[in-house]
Amino acid sequence: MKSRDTAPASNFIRSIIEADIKANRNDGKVVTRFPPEPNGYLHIGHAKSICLNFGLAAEYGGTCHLRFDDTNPIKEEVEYIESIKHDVSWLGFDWGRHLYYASDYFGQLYECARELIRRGRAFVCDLSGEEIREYRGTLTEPGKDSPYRNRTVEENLDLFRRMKEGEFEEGSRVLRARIDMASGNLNMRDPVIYRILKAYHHRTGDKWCIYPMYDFAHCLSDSIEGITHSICTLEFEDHRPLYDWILDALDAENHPQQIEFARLNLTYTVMSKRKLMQLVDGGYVSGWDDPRMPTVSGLRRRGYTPASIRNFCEKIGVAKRDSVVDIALLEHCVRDDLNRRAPRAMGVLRPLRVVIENYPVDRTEELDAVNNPEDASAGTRKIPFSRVIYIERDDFREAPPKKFFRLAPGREVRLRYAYFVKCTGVVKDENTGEIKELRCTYDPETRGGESPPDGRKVKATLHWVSAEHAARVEVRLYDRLFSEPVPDRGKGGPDFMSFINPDSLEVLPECYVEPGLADAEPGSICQFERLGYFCVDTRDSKPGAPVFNRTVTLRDTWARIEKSRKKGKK
RNA sequence: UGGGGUGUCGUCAAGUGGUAAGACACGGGUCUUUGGCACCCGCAUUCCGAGGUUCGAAUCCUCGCACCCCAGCCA
Repeated sequence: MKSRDTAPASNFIRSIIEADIKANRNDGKVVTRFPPEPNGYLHIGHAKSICLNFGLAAEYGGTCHLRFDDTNPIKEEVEYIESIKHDVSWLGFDWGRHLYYASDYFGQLYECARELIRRGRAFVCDLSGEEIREYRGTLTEPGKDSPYRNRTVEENLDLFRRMKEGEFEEGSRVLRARIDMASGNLNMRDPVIYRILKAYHHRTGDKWCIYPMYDFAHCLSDSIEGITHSICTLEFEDHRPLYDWILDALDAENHPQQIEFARLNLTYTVMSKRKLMQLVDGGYVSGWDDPRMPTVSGLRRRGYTPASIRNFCEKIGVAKRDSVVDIALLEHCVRDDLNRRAPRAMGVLRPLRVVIENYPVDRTEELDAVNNPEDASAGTRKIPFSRVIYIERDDFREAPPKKFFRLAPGREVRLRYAYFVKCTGVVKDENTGEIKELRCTYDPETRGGESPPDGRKVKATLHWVSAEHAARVEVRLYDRLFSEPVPDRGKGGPDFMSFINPDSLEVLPECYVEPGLADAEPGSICQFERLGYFCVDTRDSKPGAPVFNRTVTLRDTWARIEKSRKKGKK
């Protein structure tokens, strides 16, 4: 079933674009780009940017480019390029023929740098890294001019050429823009625009030993590609004057408009590459695609759908204020989507054996079950019923508290699609007192779960599985990674790692599911009725032995009642 | 008096001088062979604060306050 995406909401970027179109700027065209650096995996914060850039382009009949910002060969690898492409297209976006690499422009960028030198707007500086930092001044004090600032154009051109030829050591010289060492904006204090890096580049090999810095490469790449709106995150706001300065200094034909928005933060998780890396390296998660990770690959493995993520990105909006979105919204979005598309099934996570005493020993019935009440076209299936079944341990209480509607001694409930059953006995372990088994009787007049002719009503419907026919599987229950809503809040406070939730993963090796699920395909999804949405793990499932990941629980009114009761007692 | 940003419900977020949208969360209810879904009701007399302009201010002005970003030859 197709799920509709949320209708676009008003935001400041759309307003800007609409005003531009109205004024016929850029001939009314809209060209955006998503410019990841291939040095790591994408997370849901990137998804926000992807949805924004590709979404805007689609909405206004424009195009969105996928451009790898690969100007630092030391940190970048091809492996990431493939994973990023996979994630972007998995999210549902198509860059068509517009796949680019900043490294494709190295030649043009080099010429731009030479032109800047010719115009007296750039110079080769021999200061060491440390000296450059000293000359830069501080936040409150102006910097001072480099002694190399007034070299002649000829000398600069020659030196820059020789930098390119590999005549100088790494770190011995850089090319700097000649702007203003007294600027309040540190980015304008003669920023480095080219550095010597004798490193092998994953695309250009050993062709270059000088590489452009982000500020130089990015604006020019945008300009070369005819980008109209260059959308980035807030921390680049201070770079906008430099972005504009470079394009102006070169009289660039196309001068894109940089627009900044606030990056995404989510409760109960962390989003920075560095922090996620700490979780991976420390072995707190199984990898970048661990289902608890906020990475696109983690969400995918967890069972999140592209539509649910797109929807989420639309719902959170786009603005400039720092914010932390409640992860409950993400969970809402995935439930909303999965409710429409996930086939229902029954699975018992913590099995409790139930013997139906008045049901014939060797009888088995095939009962009809609805595959998806939200989608009639999904049809029905047959499920086996027999004398011994499993139900959820949570669905029985020997001494039921108020508002507990489920099974209890002497009480009658419905087994979904099967029969009404009444609890007639509890079998316990003599020593431990642990409940080993329940004895029940069933009412043959309630076949299919229908109400009996006498009009008896029942307050609960339980899921169950026939012991003889069920498939035994492993189920993994995931919870939030951190116990604090904002684990990395504030400096000086406790380190975010101290808030790791020790119970974020619970493995249940002995669960029982409908026989039809024994061969469930990795990646397939389902709803275990009354429990939640699950997907078959793509990494650890084996043929005939699926491993189920819980994507998200169903909303659970009873659990909330119990929780608030516990709180009340405290 | 370094520069640049941002402050609207618990959390996101519209609003652009005409009298505070929506979503999530939360609380209550209807329905129910999922305590799911769906549906209904409630949830900011007030927009960081204080002044001012105006018939009228979240929107304009003034002065404060708080928070975020910037001193990589990272992006």
